[in-house]
Amino acid sequence: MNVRLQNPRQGSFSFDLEHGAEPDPMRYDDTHKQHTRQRLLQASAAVLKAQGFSATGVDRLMQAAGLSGGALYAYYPSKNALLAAVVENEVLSGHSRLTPERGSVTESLRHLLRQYLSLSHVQHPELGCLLPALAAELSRAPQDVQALLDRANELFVAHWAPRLGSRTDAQFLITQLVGSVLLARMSNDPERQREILNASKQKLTDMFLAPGRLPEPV
Amino acid sequence: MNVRLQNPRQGSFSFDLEHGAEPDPMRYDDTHKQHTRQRLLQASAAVLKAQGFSATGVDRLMQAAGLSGGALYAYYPSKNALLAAVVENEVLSGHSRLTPERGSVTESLRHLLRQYLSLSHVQHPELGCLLPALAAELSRAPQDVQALLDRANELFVAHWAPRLGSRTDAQFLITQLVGSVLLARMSNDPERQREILNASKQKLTDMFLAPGRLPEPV
DNA sequence: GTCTATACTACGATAGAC
DNA sequence: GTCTATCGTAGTATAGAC
Repeated sequence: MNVRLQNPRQGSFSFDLEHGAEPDPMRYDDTHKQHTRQRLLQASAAVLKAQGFSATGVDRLMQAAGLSGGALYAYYPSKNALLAAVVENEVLSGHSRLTPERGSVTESLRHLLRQYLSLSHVQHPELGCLLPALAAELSRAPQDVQALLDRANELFVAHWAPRLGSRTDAQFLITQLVGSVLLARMSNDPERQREILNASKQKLTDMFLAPGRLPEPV
Repeated sequence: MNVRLQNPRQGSFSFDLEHGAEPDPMRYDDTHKQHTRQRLLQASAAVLKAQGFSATGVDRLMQAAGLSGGALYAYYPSKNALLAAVVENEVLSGHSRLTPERGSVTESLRHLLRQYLSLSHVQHPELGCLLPALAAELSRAPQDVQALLDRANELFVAHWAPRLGSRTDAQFLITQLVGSVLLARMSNDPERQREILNASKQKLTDMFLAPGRLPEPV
C-alpha cells in the first residue's frame, strides 16, 4: 500500500489515509514530484480555505498549483485524499506557526491572541487557520481526517495545558479562538467583526493574563 | 416584488432577500402552500444542517419535504434563496428555543449551557443550532444572509448583555457556545467530545454563575 | 509527470403536462 | 401546486498521447 522508499527519508509519507492502494508506483527519489506535491498542498490549501471543500472543483484546485485537473491523480487517488493530506499539512504547520516555543508564557499567549484574533485573520481565510475556514465540513469529514484533527487538538492542548494551568483552560482557549474567527466571518460588518474579536481578546486576557495568574511576571 | 396579500397576516413574507422578482404570482390566501412552505423550510433545514449546503443537491432537499426537485421553484427562485429563508427561519426559532424568557437569569443560563453544550446537540446536528452546522458556509454566504446573521447575533447579545453585565460578556458566551459544538463535532471520539463540552461548561459556569457574580442568588 | 479528451454522473434551473 | 422530462453546465475520475 505504501510506496517503497529507495532513499531514507525523515517524515512519514502515508497519504493512504482512507483508501486502498496507491495507483502510481512512481519512485520517491524524484525530487521534482516532491516539490510539486508541496506546491500542490499549499496552493490547494489556500483555495480550500477560501472557498470550502464541496464548493471547489478539482480543476480549480489544480489550477491554483499551475496544473491541469487530471494531474491530481498522479498524486492522490481522489479529491478526498487530497483533503486529508491538506489537513495533515496545515494542521501541523499551523500549530508551529502559532506557538513559537520562544519567550515567556505571557509573551507567547499575547502573541497568539494578537495574531489569531486579528481582523486580518478574519478577512483573509486563505492565509489563516484551517479550522474556522473549513469548520463544519471537517465535522463531516471521514474518520481518518477527524483522527488528524484530534491529534492537532491534542497538540495544542498538550502545549498550553501546563502553561495555563490545566487541560480545561487550554481546551477552553482553543475553542474560543476558533469560535471567534468563525463568528466574526459570519458578519460582513468590520465593526461587528471587531466587536467579536475584542470581546474574546479582552475576556481571555482577563482570564489568563491577569496579574498573578501565570507563573512569570508581566 | 412582493406578492399582494389578500388576507391580513402577521409575519413578514419577504423571501426576496437577494433576488429580483417573484416568478409565481400565486395568491397567498391558499393555506396549503403556506403549510407546505413551512414543511419545506423545516425539512430542508434539517438536511442542510446534517449535510451542508454545497454538498446537498436540490433533489435531496425537496425529497426531505416529500416533493420533487422542480417543485422548489414554485417557492423560491433559487437554491440560494431557499438557504436565505432557512437561515431566517432557523435563526429566529433557534433563539426563542434557547432563551426561555422565564425564570431567573441563573436558571436560564444553566438551561442554555445544559442544552447547547450537550452530547446530543453535538451528535444530532440536524436538530440543533444552525451556526455550528453550517459554520464556514455561512461565512461565505451572500450579504443578505450575513445581514440576517448579524441580526441573530444582535438578538442574542441584546438579550444576554443586561443579564450578564455587558455586551462583551454576552458576545464571549455565544462565541464559546458555537465554538464548542463545532470543535466537538470535529472529533468522532465521544470522550474527546465530552472533554471539549465540559471544559466550556465548567469555565463558563465559573465566569458567569460564580456566587455573587449575577444579581439573583443561586 | 502532465496534458487533452472523454466517460459518466450530478447539479441548478426551466418547460410543459396535469 | 406538483411532477416528469430535459437543457446546459460542471462535477469526479479515467484513458491515452507525449
